[in-house]
Amino acid sequence: MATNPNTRPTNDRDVISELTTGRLSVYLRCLTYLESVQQQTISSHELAQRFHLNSAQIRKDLACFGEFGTRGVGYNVSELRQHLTRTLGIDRVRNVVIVGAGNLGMALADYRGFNDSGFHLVALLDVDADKIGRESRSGIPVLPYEELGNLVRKRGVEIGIIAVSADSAQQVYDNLADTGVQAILNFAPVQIRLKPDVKLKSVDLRINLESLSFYLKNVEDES
Amino acid sequence: MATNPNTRPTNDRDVISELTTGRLSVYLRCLTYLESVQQQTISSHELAQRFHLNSAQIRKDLACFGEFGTRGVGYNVSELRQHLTRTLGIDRVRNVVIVGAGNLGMALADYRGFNDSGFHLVALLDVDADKIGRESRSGIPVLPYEELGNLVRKRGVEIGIIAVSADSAQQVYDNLADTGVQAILNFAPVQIRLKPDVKLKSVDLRINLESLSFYLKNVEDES
DNA sequence: GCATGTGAATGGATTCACAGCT
DNA sequence: AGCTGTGAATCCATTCACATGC
Repeated sequence: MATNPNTRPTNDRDVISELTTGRLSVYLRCLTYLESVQQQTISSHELAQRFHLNSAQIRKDLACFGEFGTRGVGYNVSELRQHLTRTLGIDRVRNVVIVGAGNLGMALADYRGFNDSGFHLVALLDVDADKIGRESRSGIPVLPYEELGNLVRKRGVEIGIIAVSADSAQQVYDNLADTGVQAILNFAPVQIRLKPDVKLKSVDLRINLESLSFYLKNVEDES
Repeated sequence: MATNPNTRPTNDRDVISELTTGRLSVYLRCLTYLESVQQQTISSHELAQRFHLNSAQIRKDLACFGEFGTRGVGYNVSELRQHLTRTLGIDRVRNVVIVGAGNLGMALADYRGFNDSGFHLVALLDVDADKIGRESRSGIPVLPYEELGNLVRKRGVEIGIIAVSADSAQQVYDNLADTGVQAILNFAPVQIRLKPDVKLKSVDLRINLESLSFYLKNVEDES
């Protein structure tokens, strides 16, 4: 499911797991910090300690994209940061739209990480006439859902975020896909039927609470 | 990191991975739906199709906790639902508190899944005098952060949610842990230094966007 | 000497395939 | 006949350990 199953890794390094890219994001954030405090180099070992990871894993993760370290020294912080930025494709800005201007949509609209280096949030969309015309605290406008097609075409939206109820999520996914959005982040707790070449990532917030509950239950059961 | 490393699985079935429990949550939601439409039984195969999973995996997941199916028939929907509810420890209500009444905290406060069967959100806490005394759209009050200790003790709070900035997250984690909260969900993008026996789950929303960006970049690079 | 990059070894999770029950 | 429960096989991720280069 990670990549289109009938596209066999053509030029060989297509096969980078989401676990790896997730960690790359984490390293990147760390490198940005290190750069801000003027640290010049960092070793895989030092990085590993910060994240309770194994240093070999970090080296493997980084080695997927070429050799960046210097033996005996480590990695150059700004060089590596730049490289990861390019690798993750956030060396240029991608436009984002959020569908659903309810509580969650509004909160995400003002969430720093979603409107920051690499991403630009163009608008919220909603079908509810009461919401249209308002804006989020940080000034993202709420536009009519019918504008979706226009917006995507004219503003070059590349990423859609689904923040509507479970009922409407499939519909929104299909509409986003039809207008040409190829990457979608879904917060509705439903299984979406996928279209080819339209990447979906789903985030299920409730699962996290239930996982904590499971932990607590087991603690209790030990007494 | 998943479980405390120096607690070796004492009575043997401590070893259920988060991947498994995550799927249990998903099955549970599905079963709740099936019960609402009065479906009596379901087979692992049918469940598997709904989630694009392998049916053996579902059987394995369920078999961790005993034998619930009937060979030749499948699983009884309400029986299995009840069972999963108990397994996940949400057959009783757990009190929850959110620290940080910014955009994210407020949105989470009104998020259905967080104040629904199995969980009860007691309050939001914040240090900002302007926010104290307000309430979320659905009526969750914002109380002074100093109330944390009292609240946890008097109301029996079991789960804390960190929705503050990265700077303060460690502090909040420590305070929550000190007052006796044993399960914490963190939305701040920092590595938290853990205390023994205090479970932490972190959700990093930005990683998801970056992962989509990585996907898009690779699509581009193929042309 | 020190830290990277990487094949080999390990450890987990998923899938296969079938025995066993209804 | 149909579907569960599960050992065996496979697949993937992580870790070890060392050869390589600064």
